[in-house]
Amino acid sequence: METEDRLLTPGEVASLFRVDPKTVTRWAAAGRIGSIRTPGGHRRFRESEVRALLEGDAGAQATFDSGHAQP
Amino acid sequence: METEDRLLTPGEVASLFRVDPKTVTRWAAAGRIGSIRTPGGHRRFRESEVRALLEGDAGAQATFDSGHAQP
DNA sequence: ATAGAATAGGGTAATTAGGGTA
DNA sequence: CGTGTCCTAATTACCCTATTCT
Repeated sequence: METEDRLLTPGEVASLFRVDPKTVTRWAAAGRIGSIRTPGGHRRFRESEVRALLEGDAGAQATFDSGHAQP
Repeated sequence: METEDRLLTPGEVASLFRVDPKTVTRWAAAGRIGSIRTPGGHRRFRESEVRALLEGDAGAQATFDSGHAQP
């Protein structure tokens, strides 16, 4: 239970995903990622959510056994 | 131990390996290489992992002999 | 209040995903 | 079985200016 609701800027999220800040804005506009709007209209993103999205299957090092067994 | 290594685009990885970006996509789809998906569906690859793969036999890291198991 | 950096918004090229084929 | 090339659709990157944030 992390109560850490640290907010990240579009530029931060963009650097994490290796994309353009505009792309992050587009994700928020499309509802693909939760966003908080500042009274001025700028967006902020929850670090926990961003980290969850970054946890793709990059760490999954396929336990590739010699699965060539043919029944 | 969690290092924030940079992410590479399919085109970058393809240039490093001198293959087609489509081939890199196939590697990711087959689980031969870890991949992170953007909310839009595009893939990003960890530079550290790619560099480790680029080491080839030089490092003989023997993560696992992928595939050709001897009969 | 002023300055500098970052962000929002729209529009257009380049890259990528996916399937099917050689 | 793995890789390269064909196609279409979707996503992303870079161009601009005005507004907002520090």
